[in-house]
Amino acid sequence: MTHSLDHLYDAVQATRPLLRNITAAVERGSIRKGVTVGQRAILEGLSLFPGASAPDLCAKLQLKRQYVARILQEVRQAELVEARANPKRARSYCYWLTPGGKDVITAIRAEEMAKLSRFSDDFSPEELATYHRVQLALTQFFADIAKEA
Amino acid sequence: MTHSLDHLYDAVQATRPLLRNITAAVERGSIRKGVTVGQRAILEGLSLFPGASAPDLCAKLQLKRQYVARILQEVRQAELVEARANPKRARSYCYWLTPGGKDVITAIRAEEMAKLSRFSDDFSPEELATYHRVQLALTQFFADIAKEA
DNA sequence: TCTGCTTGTCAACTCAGTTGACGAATCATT
DNA sequence: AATGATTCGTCAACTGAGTTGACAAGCAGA
Repeated sequence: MTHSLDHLYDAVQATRPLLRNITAAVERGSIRKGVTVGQRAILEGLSLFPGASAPDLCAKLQLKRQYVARILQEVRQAELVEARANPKRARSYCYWLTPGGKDVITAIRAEEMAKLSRFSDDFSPEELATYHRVQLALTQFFADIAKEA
Repeated sequence: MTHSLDHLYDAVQATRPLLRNITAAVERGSIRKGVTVGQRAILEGLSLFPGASAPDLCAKLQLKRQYVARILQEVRQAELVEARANPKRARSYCYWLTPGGKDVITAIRAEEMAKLSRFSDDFSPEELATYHRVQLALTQFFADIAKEA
């Protein structure tokens, strides 16, 4: 019996090609409306945590502060996000989606949901829930491993 | 009720951070013995399909031929892979792992398996099988979407 | 006040993967 | 056999995600 470990190994191995395909599909579908992957992550983050600071976003998105800062510059310039002064700290900011930013992230989500719903029909809610659970657990697991070493 | 579509969306969203964590974990663990991600994919491919040609590998790994060619140069130079003339086509080659190459990919797999087995204990074989199934189906799904558009 | 952590900013860099171009070889036609 | 399209190998430039280093300014605790 091989097996479950082999299944897991195989599935993990598939992560990189999967991401490549997701990215390609997303770009082809013109889903991203002039929005890069990083920008999209920030928009999603700010829609979940309105008024977050840059360090907040770093923590949520698990990205380096310098990278987050750079993207924040971009989305501010594109007027998808606006910065307000952070009352708790001088020279620091809180970030909010502009109405335009909200529109963009909403549209992106809607298009993607539509595509995914075509897929989800082929699986039971239990299967999808399991997939979700394992995926998040794996993410956590590898995050911990990376730190410990 | 949270719908299974939300679970799926969330899980798919997690793919990119997951891959970042996997990559970081793999690198930290010194798993890769001087082997890049691309090289590792080629080694794995050749261990599964010994004697494959460059175009074969492109198809299996879903990567562009120029990229595959570049990596093949690298692993040949590192003497992890050797090229033999392709009987079916002049100026073309079939590729085989050298004993050294086999050692490397075997060691990599073993180390990774060991790490993953720590994770897999927390899940039932059924859960892992489901994860595997959905992961592969998603990969296929997005590959198709990318082509169709 | 000194010390150490946090934040914003500028810059250089790595790494995966793609794209373009070109010549030689192969294959399919006629 | 001649021709035209496709395949393969190779060189090269490029994009995009994400990291790393460095520095100056603010903050918090001793």
